[in-house]
Amino acid sequence: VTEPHTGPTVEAPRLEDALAAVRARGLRLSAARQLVLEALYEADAPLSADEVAARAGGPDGPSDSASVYRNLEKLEELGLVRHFHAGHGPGLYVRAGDAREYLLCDSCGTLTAVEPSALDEARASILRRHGFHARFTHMPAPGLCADCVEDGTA
Amino acid sequence: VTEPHTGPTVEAPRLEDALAAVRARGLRLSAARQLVLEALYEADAPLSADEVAARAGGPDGPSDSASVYRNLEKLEELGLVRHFHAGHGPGLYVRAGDAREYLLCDSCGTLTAVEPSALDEARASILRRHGFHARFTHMPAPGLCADCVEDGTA
DNA sequence: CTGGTTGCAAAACCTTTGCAAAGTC
DNA sequence: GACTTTGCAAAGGTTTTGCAACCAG
Repeated sequence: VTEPHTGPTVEAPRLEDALAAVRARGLRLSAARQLVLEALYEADAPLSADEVAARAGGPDGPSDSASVYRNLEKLEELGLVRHFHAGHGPGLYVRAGDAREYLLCDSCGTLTAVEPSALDEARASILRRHGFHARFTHMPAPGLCADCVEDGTA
Repeated sequence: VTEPHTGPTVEAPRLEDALAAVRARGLRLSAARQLVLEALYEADAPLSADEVAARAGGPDGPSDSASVYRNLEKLEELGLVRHFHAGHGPGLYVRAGDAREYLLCDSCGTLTAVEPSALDEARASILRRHGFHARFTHMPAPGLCADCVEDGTA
């Protein structure tokens, strides 16, 4: 099994909404937890747990990675965060509000975010032929980007 | 980067062809190496390194995993073996001659092999819209299988 | 013989868990 | 004050690496 214990996504377009959602569930809003959320809301790309730890490690002292993992897990349960896997590397985390799906180049490692609708046609084709509901949210669509194909890099 | 140091695939429909290919490259055909190849040629599904080690561990004594990994790597360089990643778990290895691509259910973990042509339509759609050449050989197409969708398991 | 290969042990990498101290409500 | 959360340390699973002994050609 590949899927984590995830609840439904919570609407939280802005950081404050997310903070409110944490409180609403009766959870404590610790500095460490808030910093993790901030890191993800400020990031413009998916972040590994290590990267989150680096950014969350602020004046209040750097959060250690165990706490970061625990927070990411809890926030994922709350539906504020989600993660996915890109090959060998560490898991990557984004705020749940970002519903984009990903294309991962096997050759250069570039991760490209695309709107879900942009893959609907491919999804429909796979569904028709295999009854399989493809989604590239918890794992990217792998392949080769245009650049690597041109370069003959791969 | 997600892709390993891989050469072009070598034609080796049968085990003996693979053994010959190893010799042809001037590499030594040790018992351990031959057993790794046998395991993959006899397997009817992708095998983790551990599973290969288990099956390769025969009368000549069980190969230790370090050697198995080194052999898998070398055989992959030769184009006789390839591997892919399915979420959290360990890497999975198959003989390179098996060109099938995979669908991985995020919910129940079922891995389904399909003929490459069966995904050509989806591939074409993604290529058209993003110039991205999707292939599900080094990483499966993730999603939900029909059963899990019906059951509402996910 | 010569150098590719093995086995063992140790390390690396990412992630999880135990536990007492500290923080939040 | 009750209960969550933290930080540190240690452990877990997969894969890699160092190195002396070994084996194939």
